[in-house]
Amino acid sequence: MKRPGRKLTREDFADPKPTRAARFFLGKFLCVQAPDGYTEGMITETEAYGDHRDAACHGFGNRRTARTEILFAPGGVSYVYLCYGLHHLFNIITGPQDSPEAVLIRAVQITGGGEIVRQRRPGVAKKHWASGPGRVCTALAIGMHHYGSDLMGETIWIEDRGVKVPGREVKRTPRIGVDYAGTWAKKPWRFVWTPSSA
DNA sequence: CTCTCGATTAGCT
DNA sequence: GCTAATCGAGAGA
Repeated sequence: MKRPGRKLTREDFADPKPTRAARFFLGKFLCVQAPDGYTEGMITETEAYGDHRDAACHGFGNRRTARTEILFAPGGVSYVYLCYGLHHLFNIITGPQDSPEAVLIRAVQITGGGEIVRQRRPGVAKKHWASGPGRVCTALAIGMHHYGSDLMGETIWIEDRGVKVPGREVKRTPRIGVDYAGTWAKKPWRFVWTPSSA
């Protein structure tokens, strides 16, 4: 029997340690209600960013600008930005106010709204529908209009459906594409979950 | 104002 | 494996 799932609340986003938060979101469900329909996916890959000491984090050195300001909000809102002028990347803001922590969602497994995702990713194999941070946003129709969105609302939210993610199925690696961050680039802050029974 | 470059992807060799 | 695509944030003058 399929339970409806528990929508995450404030305290689920409050963890001050971004690596623990990134691990926590594996197996949770990212749900998006868009104009062309509802789609959702189970989170399978994440990366941790923050706090202000992390040279790879946009909030490094407590840099506060129009773009990075949302990083300093209390956990539970969305941070979306345009990368390489082409791709949107979606982050979950975590941790306390005035400290920049975020979890980048790098991949999800589409679990609902498959027909709509198929239209959004024409000609793409299901396997690659949302395997990559830019692809996740395309598949779930996440865009700049989600910048700062409340992740506990009715448009975009996270659910816990009781999925267990065994530690043995989670691999940790350095983060992707952050070589500019020196020693911080080497930290194993990327979490990849490969379900044994996919 | 100008310049650089990025938390990537898709398509081609 | 290589790289074009594509544009705004951020930094410096």
